[in-house]
Amino acid sequence: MPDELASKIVAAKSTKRATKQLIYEHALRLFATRSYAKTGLRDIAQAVGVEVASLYTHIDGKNALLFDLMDYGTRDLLQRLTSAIEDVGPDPLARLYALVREHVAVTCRRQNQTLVAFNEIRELNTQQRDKIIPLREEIENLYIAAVEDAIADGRMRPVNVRVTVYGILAMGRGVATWYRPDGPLTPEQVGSEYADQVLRGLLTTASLARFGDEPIELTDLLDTTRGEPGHRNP
Amino acid sequence: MPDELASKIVAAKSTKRATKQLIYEHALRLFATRSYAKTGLRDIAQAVGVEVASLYTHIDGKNALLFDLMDYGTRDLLQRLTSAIEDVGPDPLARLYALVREHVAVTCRRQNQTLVAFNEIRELNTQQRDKIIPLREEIENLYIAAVEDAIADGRMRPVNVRVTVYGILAMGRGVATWYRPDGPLTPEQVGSEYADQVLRGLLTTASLARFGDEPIELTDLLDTTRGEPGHRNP
DNA sequence: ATAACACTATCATCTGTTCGGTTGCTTCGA
DNA sequence: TCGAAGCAACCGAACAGATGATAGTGTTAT
Repeated sequence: MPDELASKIVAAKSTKRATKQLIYEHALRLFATRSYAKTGLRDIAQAVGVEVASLYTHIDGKNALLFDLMDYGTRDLLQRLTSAIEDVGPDPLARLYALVREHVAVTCRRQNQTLVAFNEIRELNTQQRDKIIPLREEIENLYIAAVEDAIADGRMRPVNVRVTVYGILAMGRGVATWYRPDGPLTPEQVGSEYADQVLRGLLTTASLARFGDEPIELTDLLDTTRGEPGHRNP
Repeated sequence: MPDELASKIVAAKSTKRATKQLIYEHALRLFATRSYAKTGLRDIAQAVGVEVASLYTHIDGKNALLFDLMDYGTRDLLQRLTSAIEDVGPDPLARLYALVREHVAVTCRRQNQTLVAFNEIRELNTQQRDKIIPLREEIENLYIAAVEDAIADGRMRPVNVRVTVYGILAMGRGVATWYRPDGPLTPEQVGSEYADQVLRGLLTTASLARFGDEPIELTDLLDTTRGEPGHRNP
């Protein structure tokens, strides 16, 4: 039976890395769907196809596993958002739009990551939390900076920045609870819809005028030389 | 010692009701702060000042306790929102404004209620969930109806209604995670701020024009005879 | 041979829940 | 008015089940 042999060799060759990977993947999925508390190490072991004790070859315990997932997820999001605003340049409106769109899109694509990262914070101990919170604050600050700059240059109304940003973040986060990848909407469509509404909610009427009632798109904001509405079809 | 006697009588007379009340109050607080899973019946018993076994005189078990809290919280919110839209009449814009403001304000005032109702859903079994979900859908439908009506009469842009409403709901829900009653903002202020931004995000530019850059207030929407901005001080 | 991996068996601990018994207030008949 | 019965609240003790974690022992690949 060469097949069996082959699979054994393959399984053996990639055992370590593959198993560790599998543990993280299944743990993330189970934590996201059933919650951390209701997911036992036995559930994870069974999903991976291994005995409970074997998990400890790859992880330092259930709690450390959760922390790793949350740490990775938060860093991943932060990095994606950072590079998103770098791509669109310094304009605060474009930055805010890009932030919201990318944030929502990532939330759609990495649903479980988002769900775990934001639902299971209370399961971490103080030291673990102290490592995650600064990352979250960095994300917050990206939004705060964008909104503050846009207010400073007069294109956004002088809203309460923190309250506003918390609202935006909660909205983005909430996407993870209802988005279905097999549904009619792509991550980018959802992201653009929210970005459009967020900007409209904050812009001054004067700055809003040029956009009309058609959805604001990122290209409208990148075109800094001239802002003229209403020629969206080729 | 008449005081002692009096307090004994009072304590005895109100024992049952008071203890049950205390159980619900402390359970709600603990579930909200530490989560349902990490809160043991022993924690609740200790907080109430009673032994664990005594809890079962008043409740049918930990799970039933959670369900009661969630059921009450969700019904309470639904009822408040329903009467809020009744107060402002049939206009969909006024209704949406009132919904958001009241929803956020209630979320601030009943923080723990909101946190438990939306964080611990996964701890319910299927039959319990099936009793809560219709209540949530009723709440959703209040928003959906308001947005759809406003779109139908041309005052709101034709957005994706469900996506929009889910965003609003998530935003409102998120308030429970950061609002501090001892902070500088009243529940109504936060509610008004969000309601203002939500409406601006959805209105057509034509409908938005009359409001200018000053925050939209509910009175602006109730005054149906004439809409004139900018006379807000007496 | 060695190191990495996985298994069996077992542990202490914590969980929600139950049972039997005690207390003390209330009710009611004599 | 008095005392016995009834009752609801409470408690100590214990239990069965599940949990995360460990020790020791193969087993495999390099």
